[in-house]
Amino acid sequence: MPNTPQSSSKKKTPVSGGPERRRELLDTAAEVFAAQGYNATTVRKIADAAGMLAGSLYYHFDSKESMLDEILSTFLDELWEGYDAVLDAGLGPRETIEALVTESFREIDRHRAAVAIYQKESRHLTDQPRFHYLTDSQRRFEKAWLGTLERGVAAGVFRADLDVRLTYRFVRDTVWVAASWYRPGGLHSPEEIARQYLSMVLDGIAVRT
Amino acid sequence: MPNTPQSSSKKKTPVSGGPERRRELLDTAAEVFAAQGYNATTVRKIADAAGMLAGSLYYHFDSKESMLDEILSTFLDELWEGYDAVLDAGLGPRETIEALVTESFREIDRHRAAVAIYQKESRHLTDQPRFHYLTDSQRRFEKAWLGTLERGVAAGVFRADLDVRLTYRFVRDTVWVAASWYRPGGLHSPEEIARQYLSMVLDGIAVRT
DNA sequence: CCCGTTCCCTAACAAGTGTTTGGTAGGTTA
DNA sequence: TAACCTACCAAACACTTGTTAGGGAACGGG
Repeated sequence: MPNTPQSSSKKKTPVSGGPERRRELLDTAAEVFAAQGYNATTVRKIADAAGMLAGSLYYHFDSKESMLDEILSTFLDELWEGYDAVLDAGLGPRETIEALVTESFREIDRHRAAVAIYQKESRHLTDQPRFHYLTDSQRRFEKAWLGTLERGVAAGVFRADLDVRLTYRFVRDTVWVAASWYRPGGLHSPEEIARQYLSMVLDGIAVRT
Repeated sequence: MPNTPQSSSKKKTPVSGGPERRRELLDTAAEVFAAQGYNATTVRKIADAAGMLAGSLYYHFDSKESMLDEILSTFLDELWEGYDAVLDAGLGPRETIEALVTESFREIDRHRAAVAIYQKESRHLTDQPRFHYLTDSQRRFEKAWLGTLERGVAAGVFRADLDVRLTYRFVRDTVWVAASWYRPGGLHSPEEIARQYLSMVLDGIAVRT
C-alpha cells in the first residue's frame, strides 16, 4: 500500500449516514458507464438507473467526473492489493505469471464494470492531471509483467526467441479485454478461464509433434 | 463480395468533384474518433482537424453518424475482401489461422483508426438498426474463426482439451485490440507481429521440456 | 460576360448537457 | 414540541451539442 498510485478524489462523505448508499450509487453508475461509455452516459441516465433525479446525485458526489474517479481509483487500489500479494510471494517466473493471470480474472469477476471502463476510457483520461494515477498504475503494471517475463527468459523457463515486449502486450490485452465479454455467474469461473488461457499461452494450441 | 454485410449509408457523393476530399475528411474524422472516442468527439473538433468550420462538414456528409457509418462499413468491406480470399483458398486449419492472423494485422496496419473505433464502439452501436451490419459481420467472423479452430481439433492439429469458444475469444480480442497500441512505421511490421503472435499462440511461451 | 457548380463561411437554432439553488418530507435527538 | 440532519425533489442556470439556412468566393463552360 505504500506507494500505491493514489486517487485525487476528495470524497464528500456524509459523516454519519451509511456509506453503503454511496457504494450502491457508484455501482449503478459504473454499470451504466461500462454499458454506454462514459461520455455517452448522462447524469440523468445514472439517476434513472438509481431511481432518483439528476440533481440528487450531487448530494452524494461533486461531479460526474468524480464518480468516474472514485470508481477507477477504488478498483485500482483493490487490484494492487492482490497484485502486490502475488509479487511479494517470492514465486518463480512461471508461477508468478500463473498467479497474476488468475488474480486478474478474479478482479474482472469482482470489478467487471470498472475494468471495462478502465479499458475503454483510460487512454483519453491520462491527459487530465486528475487521472495521472492511471499512468502510474500502467507503469507499475508493465514493470511487474515485463519483469517477470524477462526473469523467466533469463531463468530458461520461457523461450528466448520471443519479443518480450510484444508478448507482454498480447497477454495484458487479452486478459483485460475479457471484461467485455465475461459475465459473472456464467459457464466458466474466473479460475477456469485463467486455466484455459494459461494453457494456451504457456503451451500453445498446436498439438506437439 | 456476394453476401458481404452491407452498409446502410446513403452516400451524398458530389457527382463530378473529386471524391478524394471526402476520403480525406473521413480519414481525419476517423483519427479523431479513434483518439477521443465517438461520443466525446464533437463535429467542431473534426472540423478543426480538417481546417474548416463545423457547418461546412455538412456539405459533404449528412450527419456525424453517417461519417461513422461510412468509416466502419468501408473498413469492413475491405476486411472481408481479404478474409474471403483466405477462407476460399482451401488451406488447412493451421495455415488458415496463420493467414487470418496475418491478414488481420495487415488490416490493422491499413485501417488502424477504423479498427480502434470498431473495437470501442461496436457494442453500443449494434442496437441501432443502421448498424446492424456490425452484428452480421461479427457472426461471420465467429463462424470463420470458430469453424477453423474446430476443424483443426477434428483434424488433430489443435489440442482437443481446449475450450474452443474461449480460445476463439482470446485470439479475436488480442488481434484486434492491437490496434490500440500499433503505430504504422514502428519497430515491427504487421507480418512480424503476426509471426510473433502465432508463435506464442501455436507453440506457447514456455520452454518445452 | 453570365450561369452553374463546388466548396466553404457566417450565424443562428433547438435540444440536451452538467451543475446549482432553494425547498421539503421524514426520522432522530433533546 | 422544537431544532436538526439526511436524502431527496423541483426548477432553473449557462453552456455545448448536432444541425440548418443563406450567402459568397473561385472557377470553368457556353
